[in-house]
Order: sequence, then structure tokens, then C-alpha cells
Amino acid sequence: MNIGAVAQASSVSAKMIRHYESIGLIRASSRTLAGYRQYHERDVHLLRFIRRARDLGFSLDQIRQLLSLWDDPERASADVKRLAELHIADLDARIAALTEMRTTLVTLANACHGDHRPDCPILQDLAAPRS
Amino acid sequence: MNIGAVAQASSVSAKMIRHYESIGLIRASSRTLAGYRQYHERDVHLLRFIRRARDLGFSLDQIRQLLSLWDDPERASADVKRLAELHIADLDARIAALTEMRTTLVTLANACHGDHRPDCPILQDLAAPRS
DNA sequence: CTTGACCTTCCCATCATGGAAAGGTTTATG
DNA sequence: CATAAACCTTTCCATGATGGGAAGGTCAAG
Repeated sequence: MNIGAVAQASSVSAKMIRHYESIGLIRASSRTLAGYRQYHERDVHLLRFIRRARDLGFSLDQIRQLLSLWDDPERASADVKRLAELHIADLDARIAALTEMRTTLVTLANACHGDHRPDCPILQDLAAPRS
Repeated sequence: MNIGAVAQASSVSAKMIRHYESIGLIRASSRTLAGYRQYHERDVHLLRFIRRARDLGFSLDQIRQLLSLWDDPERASADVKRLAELHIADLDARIAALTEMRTTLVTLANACHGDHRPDCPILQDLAAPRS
């Protein structure tokens, strides 16, 4: 399989496959005489794993750890769970930060009459000195 | 005031003040003979405005628009409100995406016994082909 | 044999921020 | 006055994950 075929099969762009190779997240594939990368079915599995982990918000560094656990038949599920829980805590923090922004903004937007008048609590809040 | 003093007073780093100047978000300040940037109290207000908007998650591009509305005594509050509501929608989308990741991960983590055994639903899910 | 669809590498851009280097200025202190 | 500390200046580089595009080589079908 050429890179385009694996890309399509794994939903990871060719661009990203090359990038993952360059940063050592995946091993360099073999090449044809012309220098084309050659892939196999197991590479599709690997890339799908990566893609799925990305979709769950894991960073490439975390994925690196997940992959090494995936590869290790001796792994303890506790190690995987710990990684997942760290990531959940991270998601929680981000969600909380965004939610706080949202709450403040909604309050401000509700206070803004939103008509032709220049008077606006949103701008007033932005301009107010914080204590 | 030198840049360090404004930075402290506005909670915007000197680095960022120079950057905002370079991208035209704020106007270039006057300089001393030695080339030091000179700022005044109103610059502190401006930078605090920017900082506050950043804290609320507005992008620099959105802040550019907010600033031009702030500067415009003829603005309609509706214009500000519209910007805020667009941003709220954006926050909602991001919160929803993160929450979905979180939900999935929590389910997986709960299913993982998290002990010494290698057996792990989290890795199984990551490795499973998506339909 | 040409055309189009692949592939290659390399460079650049995003977004907001920070680090560090190499050098000039100002201020306080011995 | 000399020197050191604490400023300031510009310029280059890095982050994280991704994409765009250029310039050029390869392969398969018409």
C-alpha cells in the first residue's frame, strides 16, 4: 500500500503520517526502489489507534505512551487507566475554564440591550479595571 | 512609563506588548532618545481591556474588532453583542467537543479494572476499527 | 508518449506565547 | 567615577498539530 491508501484507510492524512514518522511516533516504513513508502494492514491498525486517541484528545506525547503500553503484553491495565485519568483531569480543567468564560460572557450579553444605542455593558466590563 | 511598568500594571507581558504592536493590534508608542518605548496611563487601560478579553477567550482578531467598537462612540451595542454571541457559540462548540471526549473516556476508564492484569478495555477501544 | 494521479522533500503558515542571545541604557551603590 | 544590577532593544527560535504549496520524480492508463 502507498501512503495515500493507508491515509484513506486510517483517516490519518498522508501529511500527518509523514510527520508522525519524522517525530518518531511511528517507525519509518520500508520504501520501494523509487522511494515510495510501503505500508501494510498492521500500519492501518496502528494509525487508526493513533487517530482514535487523537479524537479523544490525547496529545501525541500521551499517545506515545499509550502505544508503548499497547505494544507491551506485560503491561498492567492500571498504567493505562492512570494515563486516561490524567487526561480526564486535563479535560475537566479545560472544560471548567471554558465554562467559566461562557458564564461570564452570557451574563454580559444578557445585560446588553443589543440595539442601536452605543451603551454596552460588555465593553464596560472589558474596560473596567480589575481589582 | 517604560514597558516593564505597563506590563506589570496591565498584566500583559512586555513580550506580548511588543508583539501586539508588531501585528498592529495597538499603535506604536513614542520612544525616548535611547529608543525605549514610552507609555501612559491610557495605554494601561487599553492593555487591560485586551487582557480581559483574552481571559474571556476572545482571539486577537476578535479583540481587534472589539477595540474598534470600543473606540467608536457611534457604535451600536448590537454589534458588540453579536460578537459576544458568536464567541459564546464557539465556546459552546468547544465545550461540547471536550465533554464528549470526557464522557467516552470516563466510560472506558470505568470499564478498566485498573490492576496488574494486562487486559484493558481502553486499549481495546483505541484499537478497535471504527465502522 | 502524454496526461493525470500519485509520490518525494523542503519550506512556510497557523495562534499566542515564551525563551534566549547579544547588545545598549539607566540607576544605584561602593 | 566605576561598576553592577536591572532595565531596555532587536532578532531568532520553539511550542503542538496541522495544512498549503512548490518543485520535481514515478507510475499507470489511454
